[in-house]
Amino acid sequence: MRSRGLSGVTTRQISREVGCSEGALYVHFKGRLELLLAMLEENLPDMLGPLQTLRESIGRGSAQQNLVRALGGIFRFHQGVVFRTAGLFAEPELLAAYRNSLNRQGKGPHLSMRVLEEYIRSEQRLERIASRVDAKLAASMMMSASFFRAFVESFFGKSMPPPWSKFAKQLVATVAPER
Amino acid sequence: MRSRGLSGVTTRQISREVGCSEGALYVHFKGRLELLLAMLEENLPDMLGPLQTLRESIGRGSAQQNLVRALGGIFRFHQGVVFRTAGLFAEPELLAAYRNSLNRQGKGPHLSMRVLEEYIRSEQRLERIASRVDAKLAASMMMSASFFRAFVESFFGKSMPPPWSKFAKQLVATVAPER
Amino acid sequence: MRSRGLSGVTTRQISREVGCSEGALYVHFKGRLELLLAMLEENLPDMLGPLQTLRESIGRGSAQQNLVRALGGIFRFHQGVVFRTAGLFAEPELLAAYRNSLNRQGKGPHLSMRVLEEYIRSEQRLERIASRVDAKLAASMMMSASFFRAFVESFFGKSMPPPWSKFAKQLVATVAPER
Amino acid sequence: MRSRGLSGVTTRQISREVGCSEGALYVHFKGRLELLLAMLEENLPDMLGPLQTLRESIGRGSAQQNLVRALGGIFRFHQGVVFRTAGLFAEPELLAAYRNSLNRQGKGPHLSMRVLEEYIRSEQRLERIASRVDAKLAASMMMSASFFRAFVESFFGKSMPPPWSKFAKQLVATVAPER
DNA sequence: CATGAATGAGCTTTCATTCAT
DNA sequence: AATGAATGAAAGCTCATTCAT
Repeated sequence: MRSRGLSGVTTRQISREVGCSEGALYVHFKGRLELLLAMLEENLPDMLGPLQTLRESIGRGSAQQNLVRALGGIFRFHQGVVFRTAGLFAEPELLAAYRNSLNRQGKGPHLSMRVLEEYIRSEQRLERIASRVDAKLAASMMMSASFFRAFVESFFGKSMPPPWSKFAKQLVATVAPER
Repeated sequence: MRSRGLSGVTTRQISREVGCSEGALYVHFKGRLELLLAMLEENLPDMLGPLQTLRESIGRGSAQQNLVRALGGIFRFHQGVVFRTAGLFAEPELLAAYRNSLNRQGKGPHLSMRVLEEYIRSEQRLERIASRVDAKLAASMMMSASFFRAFVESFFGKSMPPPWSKFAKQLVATVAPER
Repeated sequence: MRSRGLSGVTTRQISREVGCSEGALYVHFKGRLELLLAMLEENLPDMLGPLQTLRESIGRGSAQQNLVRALGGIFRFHQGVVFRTAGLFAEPELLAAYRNSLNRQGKGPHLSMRVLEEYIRSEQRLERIASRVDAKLAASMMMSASFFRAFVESFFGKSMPPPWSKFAKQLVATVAPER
Repeated sequence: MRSRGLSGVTTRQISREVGCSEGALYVHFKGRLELLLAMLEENLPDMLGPLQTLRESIGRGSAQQNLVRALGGIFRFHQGVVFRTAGLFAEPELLAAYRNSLNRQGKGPHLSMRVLEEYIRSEQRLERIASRVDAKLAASMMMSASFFRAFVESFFGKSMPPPWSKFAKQLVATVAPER
């Protein structure tokens, strides 16, 4: 998908890459749609890892550094997710099927956002993040900023200034300052 | 594109919808790629309108309300742009061609972000927006939040809570507060 | 090819005539070019038969009659070869591909000419063909005369005077006389 | 025709090369067939020149040299004629039309052959060419040899050994020797 | 479970030709 | 006389899918 685009992901290509016959695909999947759906659901890059780490670091180290680190994981996830999801707009049926699948599993960006939000709230309780901050909004902004960057960079094929590390720090400093 | 997806935008479909023969398309365009490129370049929904209005409202009314109003325009633009751009990831050649076209015209998200940034800076000079705010970052966050919302809503086919009007106000209040 | 000409040999026509779908052709051949190449290489009418017979008749019967008989086979071959090769000038890419294929196999008119030449030389050693004759040139003239006749007759759709049997005898009597 | 082959000679190509619109072609010609027919009839490279020269050189210089010189002209003509005629086998309708046109005009290889034949007969009367030679056959062999060479060289894209000048002399020395 | 030949619909594109201007 | 937009048919080719083996 990354090199040829979703339209280039034909049953022929898949069978060639996998090293089996085209017919064999239909032994395991009802058709291209089901096959792609399986591909999309498998190999989801791990967003949970960084979030779990974040959850466990409540009260430890610097809250801001913890958020920056988590944001790094989220960004890497978003970089992968752009390729996986954006192309789906080219095939509405597949998009609808994947959407249903996500809905059925209750997956979506709100999960990660809730983790971020709860972390911020926890640190606010420990007075390590300014209490005036709206935790929900802060979480949303972190997700948004990361995704937007990932999308634009994938789209234009080059990275946006300022460099990510600087950007992430500024972002956290703004949306979740120390006090 | 919106109903059938980019993959459904075939020369046959276009000719059928336009009401001409397939051959006629090739009188005016070199091929499918050039035709789609022209489609993408034409009808760019107006982001400039809201931004121009914003530019002209420096010092007038409430700075926050001005930003919320501008954000509305940007969001509507983003809703359109998601359909126009996301599907391109399915066809790398078309994506590359469109990217080149945008680069050649110097277009990109940085333009709008700069307008937002300059507006914020201007209002900061007038002491209508808190001076501690990093104008560039604030602009970036507004764009990001709008685009992310547009993308997620298009992807899941339903709007995210909280409702846009509330969300926009909160966002502006956070990234560009009065003082 | 004979009835519709090379330009009429489309993948559709082939599939219709063969009685299979168009797609089926592409299971076995990479494309029209490869398919036509295979058609050209297969079914090469047998020039080797008559030449082998000639080789084996050294010293037997009348040398002139042997040559006339061989010429008959060569002429029949040339009648087929004109249809197979002349049309290729209409499609340079196919011509080039076929030419490469022939070169790779070392095929060409020189092979047959060499067989003729060696036969003549052998008979000269047996003093059954006049020794003053240049064997190479004689062979070349027999081939040329046969091909020219085949081409002109195919082109004009009618046979040239004098009738072949008479012409062949005259030809042999001139280029490879008894003494 | 020489570079793209007859199949590449489309109405579009012609109009582009001529510098007029496609429609303009149909003002002057009924269709592609008539247009190509006109192209084929015009620009016939001059075989008449060398033959006229030959006719006028009866009894002058060396008969053999005269024939070699004429053969040079014929060969050049044949080199052009191969490209013009061979490709026609790809389009039987066009071939038929051209054949009819030639028949109506009484054109064909027999004309040139008759000129050669008469020259040889004349020189035989002057005892400058051996009287045992069959003039008709000699003429036929000269034409055949030239055409075959032109065809094979065009087909394989490289010249045959021996070099033309040597070949022509040998040929004439064999079919029309001095005595 | 796996193959690979086969299919028919559909793809992008080019063709010769027409015709209002 | 000339244009160039328009056309319908047909070109070569690829697609997802089926099915006998």
